[in-house]
Amino acid sequence: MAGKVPAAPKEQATSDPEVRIDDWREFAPLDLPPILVAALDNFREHGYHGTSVRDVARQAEVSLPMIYYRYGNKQGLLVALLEGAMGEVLRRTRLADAEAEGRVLDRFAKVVECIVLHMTHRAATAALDAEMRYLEPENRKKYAALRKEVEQLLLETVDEGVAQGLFEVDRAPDTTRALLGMCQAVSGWYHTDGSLTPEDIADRYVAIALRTVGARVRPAPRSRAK
Amino acid sequence: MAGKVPAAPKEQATSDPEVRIDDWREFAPLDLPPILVAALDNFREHGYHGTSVRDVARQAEVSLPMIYYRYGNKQGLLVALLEGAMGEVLRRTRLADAEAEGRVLDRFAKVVECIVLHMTHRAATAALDAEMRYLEPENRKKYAALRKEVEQLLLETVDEGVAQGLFEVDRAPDTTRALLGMCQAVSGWYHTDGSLTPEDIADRYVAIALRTVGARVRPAPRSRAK
DNA sequence: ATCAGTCTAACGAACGCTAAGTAAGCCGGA
DNA sequence: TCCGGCTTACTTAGCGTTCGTTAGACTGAT
Repeated sequence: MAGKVPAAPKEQATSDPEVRIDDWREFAPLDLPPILVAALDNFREHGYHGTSVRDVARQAEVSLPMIYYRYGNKQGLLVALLEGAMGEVLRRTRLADAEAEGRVLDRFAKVVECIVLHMTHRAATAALDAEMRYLEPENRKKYAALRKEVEQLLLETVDEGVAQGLFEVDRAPDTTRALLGMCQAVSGWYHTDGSLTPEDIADRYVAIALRTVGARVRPAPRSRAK
Repeated sequence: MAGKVPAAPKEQATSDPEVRIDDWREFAPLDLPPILVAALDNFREHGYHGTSVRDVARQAEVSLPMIYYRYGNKQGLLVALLEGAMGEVLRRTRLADAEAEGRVLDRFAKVVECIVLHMTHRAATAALDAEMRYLEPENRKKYAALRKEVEQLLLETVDEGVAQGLFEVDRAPDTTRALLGMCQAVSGWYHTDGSLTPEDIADRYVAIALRTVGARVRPAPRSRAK
């Protein structure tokens, strides 16, 4: 039932094997092959099931079988987009976390900032997260695992903060989920031509998140000059 | 393009003209006609575009044209479910708000509690909110207006709280949106057989929300005995 | 005689996917 | 230097199925 890619040609599931990230705050324009750009546009506007492979082919200006040649089947398009995006945010989040060098308040603030930056700079792919439920079980499991890693990372910082008496939180797992929920929602309403930059929004959400965990002190001001 | 219901027979868009609500904390089992139950199940599991009218007919054990007779077209099913649900939560939220008789902290706490209770007791319909984007422009506008009313109500209480020096919030509209985002997310993970009751979850989220708006004092304990 | 409620049957269009073929490049051996 | 075979990239044409929707006939109560 699941389509199998006969030869798995040049371009893999993810847009590139892996895009190098030097600075987790720096977002180069998303560089996706035309087919995935078209798929992203269509999935975002009409959803997975509302999009036909023919629509994607037409917009990408390739023949219909070309898509099957490269991605195996329709599901392959979604997998490529979803895993690409979640992989990127996970790598970024780890960098952000590491940068804080163990200072808990900083860790928390940077991880939240990083996540919100992703939800804005990468709003298109981030919004696709809702289409996760259309992944076939196997693909979904892999995606959910990536996602869980991000959640786990945030939860750790909350737990640490509570343990050190810096945060005041009733139930860390619930609070963490609530935080992720509110961050995720950003990708739904953010659009580029608004007056707020991603950095503005990230700042505000860090402040909101700090309150949510009952942080008693603010973290050291960011060294971002820009 | 928009289907029109030729005669608009017995059962209207909403499950019933309006279900009477006495206590906003009391949730009778959702009483939907079989067709809408089937539509709800399918929309929830496969999404709007992933659901065929035939699937709905089969599960509801009615003939295919029966659905067109009662709801005009596929879109009519979504409209009925969405407007029914949002109408209910709006009416409940107003009751909750009124019950606080102007005490700001109480207003805020009760409105949040009410919204979270909706996200759990009515998780199935609440989760359908994401399918809003598949509404045709006209239907969408109507739905968005209802939704906005709920947001407005919450925003008012936040504004009031800030004005009275009870809350500490950077930007009330952003914070309100963040709060709604985190409440909405509940409908995604809540399921009935979990260990937490809707009331438990609502309590926790009220606590989280109070922190998020930097409330200095807790509201008077609820008079709910149960 | 009317009419709301319900059915069977089917319309045309679109769907996901694939078989089969082709043109162009690469490669090691003669 | 050329050749035969293999691989990669991409096409045309169409398979079988399902889609949303409707025409039109029937039925039982008023």
